[in-house]
Amino acid sequence: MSEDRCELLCIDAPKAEALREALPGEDRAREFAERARALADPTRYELAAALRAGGELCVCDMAWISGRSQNLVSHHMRALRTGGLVRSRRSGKLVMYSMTALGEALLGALEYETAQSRR
Amino acid sequence: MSEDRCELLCIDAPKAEALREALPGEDRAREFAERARALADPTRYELAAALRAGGELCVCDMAWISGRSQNLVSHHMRALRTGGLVRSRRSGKLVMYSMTALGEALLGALEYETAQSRR
DNA sequence: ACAACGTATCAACAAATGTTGAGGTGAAAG
DNA sequence: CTTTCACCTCAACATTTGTTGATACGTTGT
Repeated sequence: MSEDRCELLCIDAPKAEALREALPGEDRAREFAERARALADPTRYELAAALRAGGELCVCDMAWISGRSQNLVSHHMRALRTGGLVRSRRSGKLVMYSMTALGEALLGALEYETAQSRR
Repeated sequence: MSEDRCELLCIDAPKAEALREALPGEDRAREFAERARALADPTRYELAAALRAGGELCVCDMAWISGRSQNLVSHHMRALRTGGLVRSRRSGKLVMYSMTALGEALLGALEYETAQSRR
């Protein structure tokens, strides 16, 4: 990171200091960014949307529904699971996935209606 | 995309068909994924969090607060703006950024308390 | 024990992304 | 007009990420 900033702050220094102090920690930023990254891919968003609509689905069904390969779905579900948007449960040979409350909240916020939000 | 799926569906075929039909379109999936990608980087999440706390900030202030270079901040603000999470306004030499309602909603959902959401 | 099935993991590759430095706008001050 | 200042854009690089094919794991049934 270089040091080419403006010489004087545009806002008052105390406020700037306060904002600097209130910054989320590095680990906290990474955790939240990971949550966002879980839905940052069209394929993963599609899988998450299908899972929300289906309630609880196995990998094979999601592969069929989304038209993707089984290992790719598994790979993406792992990312969703790591982000805490999805939980998995073993049922015989199948592994059933379902959304967590965090996943539902994130999906809902993502689909925020942008009609009057631009202004 | 290959075709190595399980031979039989685990759920009933009509439900699978319905879920397949209810899938978000490709463009819709890309738009939502772009919104999520806007916060999928720790640096961008940090900048968004600072902006929410500060109300309205110029690039130079955000660079000082976050300790990043000015051009890097500008680059990330563009991503946030493209995703619709942030709006910009010119004020003399300065460009002031502020959060949109979508940005607030996404940040809020990201910071969902995960205490009882894992189950 | 073995085979079959669903799922997870691994290596490998192309594509996208974050970061940096240099240069280019646009607006205000001298 | 020229300079200055804040901001944006561009090329270039290292790193990460999405996708694929092959392979390994775990469970069920024979």
